[in-house]
Amino acid sequence: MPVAKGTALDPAETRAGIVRSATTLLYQRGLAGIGVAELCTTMGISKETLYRHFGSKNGLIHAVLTARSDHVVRWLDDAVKEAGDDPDDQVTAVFDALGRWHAELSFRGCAIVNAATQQYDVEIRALAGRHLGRHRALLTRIAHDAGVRDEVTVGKQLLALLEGSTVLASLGGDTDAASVAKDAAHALIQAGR
Amino acid sequence: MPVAKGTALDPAETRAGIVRSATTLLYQRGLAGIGVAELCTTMGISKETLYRHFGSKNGLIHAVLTARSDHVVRWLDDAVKEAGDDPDDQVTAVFDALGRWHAELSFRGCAIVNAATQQYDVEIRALAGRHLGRHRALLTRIAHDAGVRDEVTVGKQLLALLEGSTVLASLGGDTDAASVAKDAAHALIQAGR
DNA sequence: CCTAGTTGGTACCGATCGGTTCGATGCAGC
DNA sequence: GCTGCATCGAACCGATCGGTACCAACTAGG
Repeated sequence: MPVAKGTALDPAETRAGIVRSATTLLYQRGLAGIGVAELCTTMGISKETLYRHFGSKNGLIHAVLTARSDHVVRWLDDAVKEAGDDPDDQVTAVFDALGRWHAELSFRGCAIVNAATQQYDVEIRALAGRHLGRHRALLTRIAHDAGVRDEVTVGKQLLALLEGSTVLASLGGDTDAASVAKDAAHALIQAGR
Repeated sequence: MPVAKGTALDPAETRAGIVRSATTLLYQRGLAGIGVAELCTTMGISKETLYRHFGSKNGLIHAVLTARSDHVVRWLDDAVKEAGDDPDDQVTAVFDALGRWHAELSFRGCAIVNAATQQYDVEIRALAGRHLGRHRALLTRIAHDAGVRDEVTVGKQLLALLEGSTVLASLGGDTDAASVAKDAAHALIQAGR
């Protein structure tokens, strides 16, 4: 969303708009696949504005990934909440939401995992680790509510299915990866009770 | 392994040596994380030699990834063969080998999946798809031998566990990701019979 | 010993990279 | 209307990028 010349005088809003636009561009093209110049012209802002708000390209990337992690976690949380109180329904909701995401034309895998893979950067890797930890916490909680004996292990297994099916959908061409993972998740919970 | 000045006159051997050295460097630093100049000086070859053998940096990358895919597939096949004829033992062997790989200091995730993530390139993505397909074929065959009803689905599930646990070990800090995935694999096979 | 082929080293090319600076433009509040 | 702040557009910087050209050194085969 380009910002007109002198119309937006709220810096916070400008910053939020940049994060929103840059998220898409960096996701589609990769962190190193688009330069700062093209990034700015496409977003309709000047380089000076970008560097005043984020200090560096890495600063922008960090802001984008942090916001992205919050967004994805909220998205999964909402899907779980809509599913009600039954843990089995919650598992179904998680992997059905995953499947809808995988089916999007613009799907290119998890933006945060991709970022950590693209750029060897301690901060980004730590952010990715926290991101995976947040997913694991949700899945572990669901496993606990489902009454499995070892919810920590089952939580890790569900997370492996979630991330693995995302890789398969992104690179392996498996259009039903999430559905297959969903069945596996239910089977693992059943076996773990 | 640097090649002495005029000692190796076998072009095929030179090429193979370059592929071997470049595999490590590109894996550790990322495809875009090391330039051609540094690549050549570190390997002890000249840029002219590199470009005569591979035509471009992308040509080198393609050669490296192709060889890497063959190497990894052979590595897993050997692990399975050593495990004998019992499919359950073969599953154990696959995920135990995976765990030993995850524990290596230089482990940074699957080089081929990483490459496809780092560089949006149709050829590399296709190569990654074929690579995942080869793994899936092995796991589907094991699932079939294990007597599951739907070996195609179980094969996909085992592959998701394999790739997912690799992501968790690389970015999530899960040192026992492969072990946890191994238990899940056995449970899924048992549930699928 | 001589020729043909392979190599390392180096200088060089244009393009692009991330990042800085400066002047012009326009909105908000006084 | 004036002032201060946020912004755009463009010029500019040094560094690095992938890729090319040329040459001296070397080995293998005749």
